[in-house]
Amino acid sequence: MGIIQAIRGTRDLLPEDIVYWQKVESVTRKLLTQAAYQEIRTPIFEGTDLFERGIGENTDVVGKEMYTFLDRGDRSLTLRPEGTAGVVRSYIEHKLHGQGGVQRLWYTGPMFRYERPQAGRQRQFHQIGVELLGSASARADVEVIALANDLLGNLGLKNLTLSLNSVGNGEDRQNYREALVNYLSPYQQELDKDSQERLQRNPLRILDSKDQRTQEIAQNAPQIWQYLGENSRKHFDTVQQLLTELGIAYQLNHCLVRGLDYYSHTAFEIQSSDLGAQATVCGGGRYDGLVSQLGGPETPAVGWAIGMERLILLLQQIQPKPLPELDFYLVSRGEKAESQALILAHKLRKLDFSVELDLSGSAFNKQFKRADRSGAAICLVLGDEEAHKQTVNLKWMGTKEQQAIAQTELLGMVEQLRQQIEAQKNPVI
RNA sequence: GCGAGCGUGGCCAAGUGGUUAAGGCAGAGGUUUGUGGUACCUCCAUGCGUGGGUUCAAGUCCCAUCGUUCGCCCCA
Repeated sequence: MGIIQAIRGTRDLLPEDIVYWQKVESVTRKLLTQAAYQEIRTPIFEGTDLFERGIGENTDVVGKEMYTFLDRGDRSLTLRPEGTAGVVRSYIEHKLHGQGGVQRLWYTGPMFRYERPQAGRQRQFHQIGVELLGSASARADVEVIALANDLLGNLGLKNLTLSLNSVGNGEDRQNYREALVNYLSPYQQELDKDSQERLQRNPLRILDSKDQRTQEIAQNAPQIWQYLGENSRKHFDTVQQLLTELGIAYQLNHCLVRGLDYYSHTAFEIQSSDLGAQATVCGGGRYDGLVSQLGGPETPAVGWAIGMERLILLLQQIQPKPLPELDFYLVSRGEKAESQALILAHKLRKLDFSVELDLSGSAFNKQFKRADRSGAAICLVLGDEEAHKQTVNLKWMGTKEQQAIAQTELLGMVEQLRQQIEAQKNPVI
């Protein structure tokens, strides 16, 4: 088409969509505030090296999915592909670690990855994320997992599965990596093409290949749990034990490997069976090395990110679109009546009512039709007659009862009307 | 980056090479200068994503391009 349109992989959130976003945002804000998390907002672009160093140069995200460009000062900048790196940069830069103890932070906002759009995947997408910095305790891992679980639960989502794994510390992973390569090498020719390439660069990723033959081979591969050191083992056990005590169901999955290099110990994902191929709603884990790697003090940390678009796809499946709530719909016809209606609408809004004014000037029956569709509790009618007598016709849309009252009187019976409207919204059974 | 499907008015759609492109919803006007979830009438695409091509003839076939959908890869 000749018209200008939104860039591929980006989307406008229209009024009919936005009710879901506002719902998610308000539930999130409430839950995380209750858990003593504070919101943080960082820029949506950063220096490219932050992501290269933070996420890892060998990851797909950095290797082929970043929106990177030179600004007018020849600096290489990148639209953030995820939230953690920026939060950690900010944490270090503003010395939030200096404030002692742990920092509990959350964020929400757009992220950017250059990928082929697909169900549940866009080039600009939005995440809600949580970062708990400064605690190495397994309780921190579990606190954070429980929050994700509660957030999804509070929104009424069903059919979710929490998968859990430990990828150990750097040393554990190094030992395991060698063992895995030793095991896989004899099968090299049988692996799928992608996995063959990964054998040297990133062998752990081979474990969650979707290729059937590769999966069969991976079935009998050594498991990372056998290579966890004592501390790693203990941490992992404690996480499981605490999850059980909290009554949070999980599935152990030794093949769960996350795509960003900074994860250590706990890695987890929450998936939904009600999405397409992109089924992961929430992903996260522990990243004890990241803060120091980016130039801060040794700081253990855990966090997760939830994909808003995927969350909302699920929410739309279970929640019918909420109707906008409206107290008054004003119908008017004739010059004098129309201006009186405008003034009346203004006054009612000042009294804290929600009011829609019909501006069409069309026939009364058309205006009533719109009043009906607006979902308003009350329709106020002003024609020549009312305008003349300074009255207004008050009609309850539910019962069709109506009465003529003086405009001044209407404004005086505010409390009574408010109660009646409330009673209608929540009928006593 | 790779593979497959799809693209008709604001929305949903029929149409499978032959004359003026069904229908529904929404919208506008009217029957009814003033009373709504009902009825009836009228109006609402010189054009079928865009650009080429084949043909006497193209929304219908071919090519390209853009967008979209579903996968792969990867992730939220």
